[in-house]
Amino acid sequence: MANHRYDPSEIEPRWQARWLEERTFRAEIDPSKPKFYVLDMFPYPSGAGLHVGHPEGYTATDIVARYKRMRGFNVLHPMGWDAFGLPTERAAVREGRHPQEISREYVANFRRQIQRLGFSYDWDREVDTSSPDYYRWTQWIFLRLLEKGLAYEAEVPVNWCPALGTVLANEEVKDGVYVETGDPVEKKQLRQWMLRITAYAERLLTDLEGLDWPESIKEMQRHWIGRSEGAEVRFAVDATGDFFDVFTTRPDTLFGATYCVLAPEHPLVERIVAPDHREEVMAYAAQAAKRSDRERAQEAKEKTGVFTGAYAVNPASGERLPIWIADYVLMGYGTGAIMAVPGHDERDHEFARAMGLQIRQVVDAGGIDVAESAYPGDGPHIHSAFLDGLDNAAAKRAMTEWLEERGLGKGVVRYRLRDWLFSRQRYWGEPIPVIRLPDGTVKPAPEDDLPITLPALDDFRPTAEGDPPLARAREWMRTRDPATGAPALRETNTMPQWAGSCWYYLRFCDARNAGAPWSAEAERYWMPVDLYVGGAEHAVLHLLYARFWHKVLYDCGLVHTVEPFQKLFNQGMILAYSFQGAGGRYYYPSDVEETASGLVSKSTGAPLTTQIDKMSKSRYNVVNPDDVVAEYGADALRLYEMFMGPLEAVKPWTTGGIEGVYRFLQRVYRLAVDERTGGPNPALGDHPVPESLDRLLHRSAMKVEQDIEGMRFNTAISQMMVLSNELQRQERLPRAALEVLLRLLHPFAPHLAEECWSLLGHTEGLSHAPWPTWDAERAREESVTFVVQVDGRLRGKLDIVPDAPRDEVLARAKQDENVARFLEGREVAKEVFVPGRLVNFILKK
RNA sequence: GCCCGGGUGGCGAAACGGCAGACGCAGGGGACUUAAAAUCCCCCGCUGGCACCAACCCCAGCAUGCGGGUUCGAGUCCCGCCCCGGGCACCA
Repeated sequence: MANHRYDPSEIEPRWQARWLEERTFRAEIDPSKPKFYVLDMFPYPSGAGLHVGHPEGYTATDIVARYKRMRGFNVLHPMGWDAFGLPTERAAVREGRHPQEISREYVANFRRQIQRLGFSYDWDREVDTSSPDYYRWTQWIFLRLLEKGLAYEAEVPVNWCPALGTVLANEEVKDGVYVETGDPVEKKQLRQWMLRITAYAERLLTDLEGLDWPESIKEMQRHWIGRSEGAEVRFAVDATGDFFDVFTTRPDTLFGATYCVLAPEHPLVERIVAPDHREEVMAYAAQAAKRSDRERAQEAKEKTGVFTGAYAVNPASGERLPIWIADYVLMGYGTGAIMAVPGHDERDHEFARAMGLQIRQVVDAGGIDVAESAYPGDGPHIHSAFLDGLDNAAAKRAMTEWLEERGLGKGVVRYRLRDWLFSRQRYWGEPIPVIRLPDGTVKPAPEDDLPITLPALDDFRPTAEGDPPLARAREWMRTRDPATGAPALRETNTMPQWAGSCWYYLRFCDARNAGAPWSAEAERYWMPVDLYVGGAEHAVLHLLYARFWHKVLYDCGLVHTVEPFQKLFNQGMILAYSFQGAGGRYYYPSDVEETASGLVSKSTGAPLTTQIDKMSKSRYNVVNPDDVVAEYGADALRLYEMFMGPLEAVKPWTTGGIEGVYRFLQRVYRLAVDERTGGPNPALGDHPVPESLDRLLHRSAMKVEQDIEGMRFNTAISQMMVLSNELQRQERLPRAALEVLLRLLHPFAPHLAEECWSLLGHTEGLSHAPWPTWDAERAREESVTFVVQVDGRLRGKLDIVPDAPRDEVLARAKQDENVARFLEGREVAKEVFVPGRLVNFILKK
């Protein structure tokens, strides 16, 4: 009988087609309206397609975008593809096809999946980082970096990944393996393009202050930048005339230094090593050089090192200190040499104990024996000549000053951040736009030549000589120096995947501009991004690189804000239950049944255990958005993803959960439509809105609005559920009341809301309909329940108007039978009254 | 080891320092139906008291990882632990 039931598979494609056709979400510069730029971290289209994690963030931004439009904002809400990258190239090699062809397929599939979810993107601004129209400008920005001296070539120790045949950035390597694939990474000296991100370290650090970002992400960036203040101190090598600088954050403990350590790779090692120690020292250095970072990290527990036989002179005390080499000192940080103060540094302490070196106390540790454990804390200095009695901070200042006066050292600031290794030996990336002359000079490619497009190749592997794949394109490589006409060669390295995403948010401002990356007008109007939503996995990589480029562009006068992303929000990952039998074998959730004795497999009857896991193919627990849309529709998927819990929380997907929101959507549909006839709900009419319902409407509008502003979508939805439950109870349903609900619901479930809205006779869509207004006064409950406590324990309740005066409430509270029982025969010492909330009688003991 | 998050019903979760568990899932009972599905209504933290028994009502006690503290009052604030998740990890 109910043959006109809510059918998302019919409703949703219809509205999506209409939005696309009418370009409902097209954004144009309009100085008369306030702008709002809400951005998703654009996806890297892969062969696996969308998973339910993608729409989580996209739904959140879509809700904000649609809400802001209804509030009269001119909203920029774009989507694009981060399409250059290793996985596509690897798929190309595997399948023997061109990466571009594969990329197009992946993009088409992603676009299709995303469009099925009804997001209000302005598709006229779609970008693809692998398209020449786009990467032309990525190359153009690289030339700006080159101009400013921020891009340079250097022979550097790099992270070389043999499995991939390319180098990787520091940020892409952890524990000696590539973070994406787990392939091991080796140290290798190679000539590479570098970006001088360290020149911006201080600004990248201090400008975090003004950003509305999660504190944890800011903290991770601060840590990655790793600013530390200290001093460089010059140590002479006894009797050889050589000297070396050490970096220390504790110049105040200079009198406590009992030995020095050089990194095994330190250039001085070879010169100062004593003849009778040479063999041992060189063997250790060779051994250290051979070991990968991975091994070094794994063996970090035990300290190793050897004595060089040489001595340094402590510039403060004149004391002779033995010089050791040890791999706990890294060539890549500071000066590659340290003064060791085992009394007040844990690592030095450990080393000193292992090697039987002297430990000296120079800071009063309040009874702690530094022979037992290092004391890195604060305290009055001792055995330290002119520093005696000073605390750490004062002693640091005094020592630094003392060193500077004598030319023995100086105060310096160091960063952990290293320059960004920017070249990759890959095909599927932006060619670095430079040319090489036969004499070895390197020049920028002429701007007129941009884009330097990728040559057609059919083999994307490195050459037999180990050159990058672009070296296979002999013809393509050959070019001329524009100044002299002399022959020159193109650079064969390409940019890393991060390049395109460093500025895509700017391109979105003016995506079809053929003469410039963006116009000043568009940038000035749309920037900065007001809300940026994505996963926390980009905390230091993308977000640090993009901030760096943005600051460079700012210095070039090309953007008007110092930071690109004003507010950042990280959505939590969506996990899923997985099911395992004895022996660890995974079972499909559809094969699982709950019985009295526990979970079992329907097909084999094997007992199963369950746990919450990351979604992965091998665990059989991946939820595909296409399947969900097919069964429940996009609106239900959107709503469920938001209803699961706080956006920032990690939360498990449950199949049962989506049923609930689906029922809610059906209920809303039935408020508008009579399922038996397909006509309007007969209860619906231009009825007056009863007082109590009016209050609920105001309360709901207030709650939903505040929750959207605060990104608390789960509680916004529960309020709409409360409202719809109440509307359903109305025998005479006022059309005005339903329309409030539909407008509140529109950002969350746009297809259903539009459908009902149009069934109510509206010809204008909801996308630009005004957001419901509310009045805090009318949102208040007409009566509230006062809680009556005696000695802090609940003894009764009282329904009175919220603003009831103290005396009246207290008097009525005392009349309550149960309250009276507890007050009987006792003396009240104190009466607590919280207006609109509670009274509490405190009895005399 | 260090730095962030987080521990609340059977489950996902709510809760300006003020009725712990809104909203939803699962479960139980009922209505409608020839029946089922769908829909609608009611119940749903634990323990105990009260009535012949049971249920309801009413009442009390215990409950927000553990132990202390502040407060008239603590899931919420403070101190010390335990467990889970994420990040960093010889950075001088």
